[in-house]
Amino acid sequence: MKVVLPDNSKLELPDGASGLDAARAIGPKLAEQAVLMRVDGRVQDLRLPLHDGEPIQILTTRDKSDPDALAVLRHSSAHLLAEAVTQLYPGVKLAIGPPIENGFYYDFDFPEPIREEDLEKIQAEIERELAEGREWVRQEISRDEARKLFSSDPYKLELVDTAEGDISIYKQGGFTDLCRGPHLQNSKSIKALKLTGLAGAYWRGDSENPQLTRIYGTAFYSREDLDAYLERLELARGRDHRRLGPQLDLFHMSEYSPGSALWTAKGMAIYNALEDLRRRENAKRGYVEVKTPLMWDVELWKRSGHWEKYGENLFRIEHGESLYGLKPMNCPGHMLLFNTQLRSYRDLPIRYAEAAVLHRDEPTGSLQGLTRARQFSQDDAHVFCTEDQIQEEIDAMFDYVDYLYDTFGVRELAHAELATRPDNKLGTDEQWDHTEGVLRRALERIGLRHRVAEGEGAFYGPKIDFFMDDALGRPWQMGTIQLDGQQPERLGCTYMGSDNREHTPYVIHRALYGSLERFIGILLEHYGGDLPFWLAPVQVRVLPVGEAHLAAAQDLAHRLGAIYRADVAEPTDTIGKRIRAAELEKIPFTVVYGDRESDESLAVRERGGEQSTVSLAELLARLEPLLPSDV
RNA sequence: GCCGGAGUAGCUCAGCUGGUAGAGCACCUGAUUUGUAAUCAGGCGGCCGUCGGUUCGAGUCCGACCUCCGGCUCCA
Repeated sequence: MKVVLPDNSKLELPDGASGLDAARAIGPKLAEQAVLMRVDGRVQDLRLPLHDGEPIQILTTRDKSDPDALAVLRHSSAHLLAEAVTQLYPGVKLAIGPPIENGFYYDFDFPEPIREEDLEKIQAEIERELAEGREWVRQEISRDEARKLFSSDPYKLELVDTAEGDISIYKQGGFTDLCRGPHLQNSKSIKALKLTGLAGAYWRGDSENPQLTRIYGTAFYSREDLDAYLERLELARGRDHRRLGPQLDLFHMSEYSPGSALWTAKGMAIYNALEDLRRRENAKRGYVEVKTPLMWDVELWKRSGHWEKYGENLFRIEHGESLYGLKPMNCPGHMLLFNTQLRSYRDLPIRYAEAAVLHRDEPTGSLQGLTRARQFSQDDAHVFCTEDQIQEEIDAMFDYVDYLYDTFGVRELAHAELATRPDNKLGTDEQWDHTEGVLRRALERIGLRHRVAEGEGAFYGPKIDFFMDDALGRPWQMGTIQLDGQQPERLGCTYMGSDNREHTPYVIHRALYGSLERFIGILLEHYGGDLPFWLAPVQVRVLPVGEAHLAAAQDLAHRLGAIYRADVAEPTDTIGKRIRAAELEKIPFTVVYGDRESDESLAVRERGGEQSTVSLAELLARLEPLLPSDV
């Protein structure tokens, strides 16, 4: 048989030859360094047989940044971890140990709980294995043999019983694991392996199941790569909005109100910049601003359907005989407002916007600064419309998203998820083809990365969720666009159609920033605190060189202050110290004002250190385009 | 909520095996009057997260709770 190499040349091999055989046929060095192969683009263990005509690519230890090559290295590392743990903790039960984004983990059921300090011992045992060297041997066995082999491992047994296809095992040293592979040939390629943490994790990700102990680690083809990774992590920690917020005095947290930020005047400058933009753009795009109560009798939540599904997350307030809940969302309020008049099809669409304070009683363990808060506001809106108007409304929302992502410079952080028709869908396939098509085309039109979550839409309509990654690459749900045919019905929303009959309107729920708090958190991490000029809490700081220049500096700041957020740092410290302070506060522009300065000649310093001498008019001309464009 | 880790001055952190708390920055005062990332000197500042226990004695040991951090679950 013949296989096709990446340069399109053909390699003659005996029938049944494996990837390793192919590598040997090409050269002994390649065979030695080979870690994995791709057959027709799909990863495959080197030990598995090839077939005539298959295009193959052999990955080696030199492909040290290839995600697949790293995954196989880390998968094998997970097996070394499992071997070490079974050595050190007899009686431990093994669950699963896959490679993940930046490393690997293995889930164990320990007879006695282990602690973080135990990791050192385990790490040492792994080092010993690495020094000794390990080879992986693959073997295919029958289901019955597998059951026998793993008879004392309940989790493995469950995996055997639910596995699809043939059962394979991998052996290394004295350790055997049920595993689909692929794996390295041997442990020589693992040049750096580090256990990074310990956590609880539920078996099969279900909180009804027993909790296992998960050990996290990472591994690389070189020591330098590990060091670089750890350094990147450290840098990311410096961008953490929970660190930057208090450091830059934007917001603070108090244990007296977990999950709710205390915003300072500087933080509010950012918050209000978002609010101002939201109001201006909403007005331009035909939204009307409304305001509905924060607190509602729980009867409303029962009627809207939220009580049953999300009642646990509702903050409750007893009031005499009745029970109130702080609103976790604006929808029912907007629907009640809609119902206050008899609506005609001529009134539609009606676009209600409200960025009210919302409360959700999130579990303590899940709170995370501004990104996962108990109190927050969404740039929420509900568009009441007819079926015919859906497409146009959604298109307009996507234009809006497009504008926001450009304005905030976060386009490359964003990606979307389109949730499509579930099994219990309402309506015909043609209708779903239509609505899903509307959303998909809109996504493509604005060129947003997206994936499709098949079957995860609500039964009454598809939805789009917008995500952004934080400094550590963790994705957060930001905005959402959801078509709702259920709540308007439950809350009795109707309008008179041209046919003189009552109809239930569609409601499109939409938040584009998502939570303002979360959005600001992500912005801070994205910019590492160096916010764009128009968002910076202090945009220009004037530094009088000495006492004699204070009045002139104040006058300048006052004039700049008519348009921008400007202040003066009084000469109580040396100029050097005040410049340093301005840099640490990440102020975009500082103007040093002394004997040499006048309106005709200002000493302007940009964040980072670049200096120039310009007139006031030139400075203003330079700042003006830094404000968001008014499309 | 669950597993693991942590909580000392406004901030960043030190405080060995139990003997009664320390530095730098910030802040205040004084001197200095300053030209692009820290002038010098002095001073103020601690319910050592909270409650309980062990002990002659607890920041240190034990327990519970609160909060934070890394995960898991959840996230309308």
